[in-house]
Amino acid sequence: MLKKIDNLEKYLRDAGIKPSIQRLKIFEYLASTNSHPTVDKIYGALSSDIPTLSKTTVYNTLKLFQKQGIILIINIEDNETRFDADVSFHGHFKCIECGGVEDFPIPEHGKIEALVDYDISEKHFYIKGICANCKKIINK
Amino acid sequence: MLKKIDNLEKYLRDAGIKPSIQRLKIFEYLASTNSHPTVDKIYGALSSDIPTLSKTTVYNTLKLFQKQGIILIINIEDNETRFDADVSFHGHFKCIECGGVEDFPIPEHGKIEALVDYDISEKHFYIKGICANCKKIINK
DNA sequence: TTACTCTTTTGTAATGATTACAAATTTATA
DNA sequence: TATAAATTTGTAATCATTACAAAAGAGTAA
Repeated sequence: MLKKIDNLEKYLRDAGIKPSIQRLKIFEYLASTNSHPTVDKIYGALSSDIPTLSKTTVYNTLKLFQKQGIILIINIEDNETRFDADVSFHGHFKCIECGGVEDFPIPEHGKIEALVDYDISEKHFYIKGICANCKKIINK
Repeated sequence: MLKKIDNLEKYLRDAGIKPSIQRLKIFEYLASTNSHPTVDKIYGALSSDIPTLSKTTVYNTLKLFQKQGIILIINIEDNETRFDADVSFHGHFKCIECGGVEDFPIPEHGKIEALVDYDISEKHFYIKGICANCKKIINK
């Protein structure tokens, strides 16, 4: 769960990011949804609000956010890159029926023996299958 | 760890795959390496052996293998799709220094409470960081 | 063998996401 | 206000993947 951010400008500044309108809106949108949107979704959601917005800016901004560690890139399908403003360790479930991606908490796990001498910078856990909702629909 | 396959033709047939030369060689190569190669690597590794090999065939074959459940697609970076003939549940570590991807065993973990009503078809766990080897080199 | 059908492979062209790049705009600074 | 630096924008280029149709190969029956 993404913790509530009360001062978004400060949040970006503290991450070393100058808060332009575009950056604020893009992050705000990402933090407001749990849909783990793609670049196209983000662009589509904001382009009426910022009519001059360029898709390149969305790409640039997301890349900057990731470099500064305030978003995660979610690679589940090879043809669909998604983004998440919640950088805490949590799992992602992708439903192969409805295509939705949702979060789930990951049970505590001990140290991974094989990696004790490794530096770890990112951990990702994702599961694919059919969500409870789609199961109900299928079994009708 | 991929279990030893003594009869590859039978292994493919049992998975519902007619064992053509191309399919045999592609699977054989995938099973022989632990480098989790990309399409280009696979194509490059086999094109001297099968001079007429087409990259399209590699794509088609890997897609077929996945549909029949004998390989896993590994999505760690969004610009680099890799493949693994070991379909047992294990983790992947990607070193951001040398670019290599290696396997690691995953500690037992209990049921994931949030997903008890979901059907699970695939589980993926990957970690990014710096491998022990690269750490040594960096600290020289 | 031959004729026929079905499957697989191949090469080329099309697609689509992402990146490169330079001009235009905005922001910061003196 | 003038100037420099950073950011945004639009267009063109790149590159992995897919679509598609022709060619090659395998299987079957006469």
